[in-house]
Amino acid sequence: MKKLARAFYDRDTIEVARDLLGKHLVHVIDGVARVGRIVETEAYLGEHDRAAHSSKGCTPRTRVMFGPPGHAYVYLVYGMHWCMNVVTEREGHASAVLLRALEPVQYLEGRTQGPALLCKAMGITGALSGHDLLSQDLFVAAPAVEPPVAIVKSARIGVDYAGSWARRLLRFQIRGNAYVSRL
DNA sequence: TGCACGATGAAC
DNA sequence: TTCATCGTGCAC
Repeated sequence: MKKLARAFYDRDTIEVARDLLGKHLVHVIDGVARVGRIVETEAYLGEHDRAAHSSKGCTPRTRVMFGPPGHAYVYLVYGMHWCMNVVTEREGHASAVLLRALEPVQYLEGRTQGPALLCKAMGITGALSGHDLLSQDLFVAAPAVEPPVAIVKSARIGVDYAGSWARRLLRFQIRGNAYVSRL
């Protein structure tokens, strides 16, 4: 298992979203490493992407999206669920990749097929927003054996308000994987 | 200071 | 299809 370097995140957001498929998300709590294989992601392309939180400008909540790549952006939706993103591209670009589903690998309890469910199973909350993904307790790693994956593209979920941006194919999932989210 | 609205999930 | 539930952002 090899932790991904800053350079992995400092690239085109769509490339990062595709390349994250098959990688392992790791969160160490009290010495126990919870691990899930990323099987579904969504790309949010920056301030001009009307579906992205950063399109509303730099605010206390979204500030981490405007910061350097390789950090976690975690936010609360619907007043009760946490969702985790990985910040991509150069500082100031305000883009990120939403992690939408995991295939359980190690020490995960409950379902992981959905952005809020995976945060619950991984023990990820807003306290981790802004956390460096090159840290020892929260990071993404390439598994020892990483078989090639076929990728399915589709429209992003829950962003109908974003006009033409809602129709772009910025959701990526591993074809045939049993742990992708709804649809 | 108030208020409309979610990058969801579960129940009905 | 409906609803739980509250931080965020923007209008007063």
